[in-house]
Amino acid sequence: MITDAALHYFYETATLGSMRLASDRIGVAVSSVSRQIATLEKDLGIPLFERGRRTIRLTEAGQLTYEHYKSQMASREHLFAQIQQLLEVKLGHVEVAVGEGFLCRAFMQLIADFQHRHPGVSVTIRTATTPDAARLVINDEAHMAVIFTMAGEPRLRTRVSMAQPLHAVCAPDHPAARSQGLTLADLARHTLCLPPNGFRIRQVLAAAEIRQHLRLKPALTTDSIHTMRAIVKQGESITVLPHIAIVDDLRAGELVALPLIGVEEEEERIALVHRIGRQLEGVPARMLTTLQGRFRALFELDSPATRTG
Amino acid sequence: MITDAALHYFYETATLGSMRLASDRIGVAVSSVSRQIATLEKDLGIPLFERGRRTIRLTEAGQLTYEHYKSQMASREHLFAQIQQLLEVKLGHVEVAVGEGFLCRAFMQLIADFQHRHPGVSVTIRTATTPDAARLVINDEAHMAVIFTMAGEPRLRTRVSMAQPLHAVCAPDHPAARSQGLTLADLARHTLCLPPNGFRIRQVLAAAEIRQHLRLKPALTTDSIHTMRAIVKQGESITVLPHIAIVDDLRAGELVALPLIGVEEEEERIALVHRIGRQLEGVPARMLTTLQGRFRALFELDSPATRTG
DNA sequence: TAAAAATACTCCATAGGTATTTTAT
DNA sequence: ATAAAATACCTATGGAGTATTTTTA
Repeated sequence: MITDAALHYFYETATLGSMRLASDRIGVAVSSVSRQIATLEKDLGIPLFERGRRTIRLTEAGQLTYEHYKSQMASREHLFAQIQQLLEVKLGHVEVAVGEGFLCRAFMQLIADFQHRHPGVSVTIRTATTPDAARLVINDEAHMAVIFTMAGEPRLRTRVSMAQPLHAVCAPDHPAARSQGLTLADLARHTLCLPPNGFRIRQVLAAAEIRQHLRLKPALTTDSIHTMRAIVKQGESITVLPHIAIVDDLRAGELVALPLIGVEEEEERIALVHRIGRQLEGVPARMLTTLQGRFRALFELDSPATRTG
Repeated sequence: MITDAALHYFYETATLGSMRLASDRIGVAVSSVSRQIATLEKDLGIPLFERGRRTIRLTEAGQLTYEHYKSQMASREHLFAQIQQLLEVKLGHVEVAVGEGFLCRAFMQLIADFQHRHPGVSVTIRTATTPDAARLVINDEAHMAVIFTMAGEPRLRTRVSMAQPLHAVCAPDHPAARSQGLTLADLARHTLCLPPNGFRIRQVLAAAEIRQHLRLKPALTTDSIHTMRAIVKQGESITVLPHIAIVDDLRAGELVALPLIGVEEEEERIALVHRIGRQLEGVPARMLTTLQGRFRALFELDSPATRTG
């Protein structure tokens, strides 16, 4: 067995030029140095020093071994440096899953700030439906997620949550824009643009549809929140989205949000979650803390929830 | 202290996915694996596995350490491969010092053959005066040398030697070319081209000069055997060289060699030497054996020592 | 002859084994 | 409840120290 200590003793001996000096430097008896080098040579099957002389001298194999040990040490130092950076949150990686249109401007600003405070840290943001994002977190493919709360999922721990109502959304000049709210029946009468069935938005609507024996038939289905907003801005269609997904459009007066009458009891909550039992450290821990601390500020209903524009 | 075994146990555990499997593979109890990994984590100051789960998973630090160990092992394998090549004389280096014009065609052919038989082996040939070449060998700056024998040097061991008389050398149309030999007095009367004082050739001549109360005054002094031969071929000058340095010229009829009368008792010997007490291995050992075996063939007086052409 | 390295012998630190407890699924 | 990992305790291997011999310059 070629041990680290043997290589170390050999290295010091080769560097200092004698076993005596090496033993002084290492703080070990010369006999140990001699024995370790002897076993090292036996294990390698080749002499490392030219014996039979006062002043030791490396053989070819000795030179190769010497270089090998130097590179080993360099590699080890590099590892230590990297670990030090991990400990100082200067290096690392975090994967955050974000569900259904929660990737608002404020959120992206937070990520940018985080990266600015921690240069060298890489961040991956994956957008997915709420169920997919939950799966990513449960499978440890993402450290955490910002998604709608999922009542029936015991493997997720919610760190912070807040109300995030769904609204019917239309253009300011849409006929429905002047109403005080829309029922499911109202929705069914308009041209609809909705996300696909996997989306939590559709799951919430589906529950209400079943209760009210109605069936919504979207004219356009897309998994792109951006597309939904763009379609609705053209004036023809109505969609259903959480407040945060359209907060910028509401401020700019480009869209109007109307309460969904009859789906109120399903009031949705947006939550920061991670897998239960997984203790995050380093960069992911820092990211979790940061998100938790700024969560309310990020997703606050900082403008009236109802008709705006 | 971060031991190799700890890294090994950690590596197998990470590769196989559990300490149990790793302990089976390594042939050691699980408790040892657990303990080694625990101490490794303590020494590094950072967890390598995410604990608190059935199936182990590497942390960031764990991934870095994993890569580190892989590269360590690759480097070690490389070292072993190199050492194996050394043992098989497929890799290595040898430095040979060659004195005063012994770098004949046959010698260079031998080196070329050697390198062809041992691809990957590097050979350095240094030409020097006999005293300088001896110094290189004594200081272990060259593994061996082909030089004139040096009686007063106990640190050199002669492996093989043979007579290598010095001749007066001139062009075939030189006035002295028809004589049966030249005395020192004859030499002194001609235009001479000789090596500098450091050369053994000059030392031999100097001894005779002192005995005979003569003083040779070379018209041209050069440390280049090649230059000496070229000058002499122009017809004006005479030089003094060992037989081997001009063997090709004698065969080609471009030069004539004449016995040196009155310096006979100084008959010179060419020798293959190495430092006493230095045991050569691998490539140098192989080179020594090769040179020793072919020495006589290399430097044989395969053409008449006297007048030729 | 002196200095360095190798060897012989003893001791102890620590790695490994067995048994048990803890923990996550 | 089960399987994996951590912990406790004991044993034994092997590395380090002291003393001595060998070897080179």
